[in-house]
Amino acid sequence: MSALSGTGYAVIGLLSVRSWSTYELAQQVQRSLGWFWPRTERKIYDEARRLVERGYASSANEMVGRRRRTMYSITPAGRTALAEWLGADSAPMKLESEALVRVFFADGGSLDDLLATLEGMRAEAEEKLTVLWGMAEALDEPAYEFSRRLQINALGLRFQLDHHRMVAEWATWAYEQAAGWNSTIDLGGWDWRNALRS
Amino acid sequence: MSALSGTGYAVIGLLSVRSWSTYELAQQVQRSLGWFWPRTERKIYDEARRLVERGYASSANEMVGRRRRTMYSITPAGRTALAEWLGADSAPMKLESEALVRVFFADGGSLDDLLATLEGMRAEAEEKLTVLWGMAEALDEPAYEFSRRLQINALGLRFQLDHHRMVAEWATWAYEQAAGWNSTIDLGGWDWRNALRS
DNA sequence: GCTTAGGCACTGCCATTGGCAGTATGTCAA
DNA sequence: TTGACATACTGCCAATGGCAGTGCCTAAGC
Repeated sequence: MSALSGTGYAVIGLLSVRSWSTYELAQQVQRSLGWFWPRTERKIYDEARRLVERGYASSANEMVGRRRRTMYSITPAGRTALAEWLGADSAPMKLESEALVRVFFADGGSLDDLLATLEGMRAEAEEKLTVLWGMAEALDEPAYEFSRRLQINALGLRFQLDHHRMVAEWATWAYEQAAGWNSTIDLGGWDWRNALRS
Repeated sequence: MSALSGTGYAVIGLLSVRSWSTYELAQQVQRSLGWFWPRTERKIYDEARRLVERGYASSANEMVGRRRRTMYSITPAGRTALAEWLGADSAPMKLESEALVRVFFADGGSLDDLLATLEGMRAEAEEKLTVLWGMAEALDEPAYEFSRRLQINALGLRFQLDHHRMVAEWATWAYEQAAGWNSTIDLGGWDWRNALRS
């Protein structure tokens, strides 16, 4: 009887769009939700079964040759639960970056290591941006599966574009700053006060 | 003999600055590292003990009245391990936002709910910015405990400022867009293509 | 017609994490 | 001297991450 987890509602949300097999759900959680709600595929299988237990989804076995697969669909109770959840307060946003930990403790290592970490961050952000641009273009295709939801998706897509653009710009800036230092301890006369300005 | 977790290295990093009691470590993980490496206080107690097991830290029992506390210090092996880790590749950055999940599935709920979610995101980002500005000012105080590390900290602080500023700006923009819609399904003639530009 | 690479459709397992609750002592101010 | 709040942890359990393993299906290439 305990409340559903955020992941539970995320799965209901996907089911509100259409019915999916668990495998498809797991894929979709990686591909679309993964950008702002990263969860391992593994757990989606458990979560979907839980939704059925609580009456928010129904499952049906299909056969593909001799192989069974489970298709999940949302129930009216599921739709109500989703709508209610959409009106609730959200948990604070979380950011997790091993690279930023390395930047934070950079004075325990070499300047080259710091520069490599910063360059890695820039490259990662650029890669993500390339993928996002591809997604933005795909929205234009009329055959796009979620055309009904395409417009609202633009909000989230824009968030991701802004986010990764910001990371890429910060990393480029930080690299330039650090490149002028003598070491991670002796930063020359670097003007950190100016770095925090606007 | 298995490798240390990222959290393990984060704790070694803190110990590289000075010695701490476990309670202080746990606090510090919340206050400073928490911005980009959020972990519950609880686990820090276990993690510190693990560092001792592996020889990266040493512990000493002190007495405050009749109450015992454990102080942890870094060992030379710990310093070496930290320096090595600083040269390794970082795991990809992760972002987790329940609010963005609600935006993504907003068409299952009311427009008011979407607007409330967006306003919540803006307010949260503004609050974080206020705290960060306070931290930036504290850097100016000459008595600042980490004055040796203050300069390098400016890089990370700048990241956080940029990040939360971006969130606040996006949320404000998204609110304005959504405020003009008729519902979460009927967006009027909203130009989503333009929303993805620049 | 046969092989094989890659996608589909899961399940098991276990270490790590999150999060809450609980215990007990220390300190400072009213 | 009585709270209130800070210090200093420990226990417990559900949720999560991540990897490995099983087996079937399909399409391409020889």
